[in-house]
Amino acid sequence: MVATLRDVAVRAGVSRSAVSRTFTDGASVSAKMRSRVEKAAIELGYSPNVLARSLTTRRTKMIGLISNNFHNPIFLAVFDQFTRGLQERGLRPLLVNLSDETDPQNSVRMMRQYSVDGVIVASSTLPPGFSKAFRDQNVPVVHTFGRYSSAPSVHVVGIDNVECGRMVARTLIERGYKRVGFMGGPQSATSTQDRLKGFEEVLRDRPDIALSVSYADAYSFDAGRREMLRLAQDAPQEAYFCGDDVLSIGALSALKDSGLKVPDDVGIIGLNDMEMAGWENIDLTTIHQPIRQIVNSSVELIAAMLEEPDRYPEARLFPCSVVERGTLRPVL
Amino acid sequence: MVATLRDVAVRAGVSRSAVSRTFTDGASVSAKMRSRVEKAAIELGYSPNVLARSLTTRRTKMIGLISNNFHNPIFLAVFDQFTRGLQERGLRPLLVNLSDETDPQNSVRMMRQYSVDGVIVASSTLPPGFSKAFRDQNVPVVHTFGRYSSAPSVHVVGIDNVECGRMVARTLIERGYKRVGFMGGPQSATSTQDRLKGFEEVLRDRPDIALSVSYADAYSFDAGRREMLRLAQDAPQEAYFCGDDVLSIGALSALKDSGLKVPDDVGIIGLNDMEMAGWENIDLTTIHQPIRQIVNSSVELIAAMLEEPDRYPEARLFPCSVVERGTLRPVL
DNA sequence: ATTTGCTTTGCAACCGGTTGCAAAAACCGA
DNA sequence: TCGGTTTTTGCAACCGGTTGCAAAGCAAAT
Repeated sequence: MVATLRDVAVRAGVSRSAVSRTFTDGASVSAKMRSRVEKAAIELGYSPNVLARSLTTRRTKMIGLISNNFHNPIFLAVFDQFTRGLQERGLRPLLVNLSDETDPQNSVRMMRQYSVDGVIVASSTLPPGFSKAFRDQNVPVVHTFGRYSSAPSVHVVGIDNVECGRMVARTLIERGYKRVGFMGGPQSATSTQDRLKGFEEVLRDRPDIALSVSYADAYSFDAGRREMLRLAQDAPQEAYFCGDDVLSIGALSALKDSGLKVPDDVGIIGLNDMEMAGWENIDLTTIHQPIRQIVNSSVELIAAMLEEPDRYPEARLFPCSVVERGTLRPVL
Repeated sequence: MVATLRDVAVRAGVSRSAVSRTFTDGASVSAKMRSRVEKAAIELGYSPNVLARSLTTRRTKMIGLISNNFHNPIFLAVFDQFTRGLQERGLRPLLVNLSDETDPQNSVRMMRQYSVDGVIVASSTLPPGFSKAFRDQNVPVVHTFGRYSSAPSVHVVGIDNVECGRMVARTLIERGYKRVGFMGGPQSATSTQDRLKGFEEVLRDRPDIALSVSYADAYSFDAGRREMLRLAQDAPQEAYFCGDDVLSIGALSALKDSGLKVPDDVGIIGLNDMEMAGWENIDLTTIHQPIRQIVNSSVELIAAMLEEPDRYPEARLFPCSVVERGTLRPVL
């Protein structure tokens, strides 16, 4: 069917090794030989089988890209950036949708069966143990959007969620809000926990400010809308820190339906600064998370680990910043 | 490093074939042998190397998933559904981001190097020749969201874009619009061309209705906003058929900025019925495209082609329907 | 012409599996 | 217990490549 190394060798009248050598860079082939082989290869439309090659080189150039976030538009940008970055380095993403499962064992086994060179876990809702399971099996792994730890056991790239929580608290204080709410994402997500931690930390020094805490069960529009509809029934707080932008947009929709004006009756601040947050009909005040930099850095890191598998684990954190739009009242 | 077939064979004290057979279903192994091998395999944490296996079976269970739509939120749902569907069948998507390129040759070569069992081209903007290039090299291919042709040369799954164009024309006529506009996606996209074709076809019988035609240069919020800002400067039409929902939302944003009321001054109808179209703060009248069914059908089709590579090409079309929300005035 | 040293080439073994074939084992009925 | 069948097992070749090693080729130096 398709031409193999042997076919090219026969046609060029040389050994199989010679053909192999012309297609592996850094190998010793004379110019004569090379052109002879290349001619035959072109005539046969030959190109080497990466998978067969990987058997001896132990490099497939495939990277497992594991995520469970297929409902948050921000992840389209994430996938875009990941695929581009990997492709630029000649790496191929093998995509895994882990929406239901959280047990790492199956994934680890699968990734090993396909001999991926490394794995990127792109999720803020998968537990830290998930990425550790790869490391334990000597599969290079980077946890993007993972939890920051001062003694990381796995490479983590992302933001300091605790600091984001603090930043939001200070932002709300500056604007004179006295009754504030935390409407988080899933309570089990480390990102949610950490944001709350920072948020509470700052508010602890301000006993004059009342805090209520609740959670949406996913980072999704529907979950945000549902939770805010519930909150709006009783007396809602003056402002809410929502788990992320998509939750915020759900919340905005709920507030509109409940007849509450934003930002006059209720203020909303999100997190992510997804493209949509800047759309005029949404105009969401939010925290900017530098997605592109985070993803690029993750790709660089996994590429570096291919060269140096036992690289000492590090946490790479990128700073966030407040993006002021129309859903919070102005600074006093 | 990781356990191989040979290791298991040695540990169990049997031949390599025996081990291989216990891991390939349909092979003849006695119960005794099987349990003996399985014991050894578990002790060593062995699981077979799919890639090595593929060398002889000629099946990698990998499917190339090729797209150039990483800016349209609808595609997140598309990827979600594709990955789930493929995974359910034990297939693995190798993701390719083709945002810049349109020459198929590189992609074909790459997919062949990785010995994918088949390819799904998920795009309405890649030209038909793109998917044909795979077929010409005997790579099973399904073009999802491809152009319908009564004599398809490649399997196509999607909608009848011409009929959608007609449907929108009739919808606008029913509502008494007399000056209508077509604000398409990229002019080179077959989906754009076909929608315009159907749209014009119906309007040809209505010389009393004026039609203007223009194009945005991508299916994206920004492109839609830019184009509508331009249109709104002169005297805009009474209603626009926008290339898709995300363009429509961009257009809505532009209209708001231009001080034009929707649907009073200008009506907008989109296409796709993406989740966001139903959000209360957007509330877009649009044409529903049954994404889930289209994707599932594509997966079924590619799976069927693995069994029967020379399957006669077919076009699978799914019906669309108008979803009435708030961006068109009511029927007269 | 011979020696020396470097480059290029081919041989053969290997990567981790599968599979056709024949021998061995198990089973069955007489 | 024996012979005939059927099932199970191992051998060895193969899938499409790579690579260590030794032989061959070549050019320059003696």
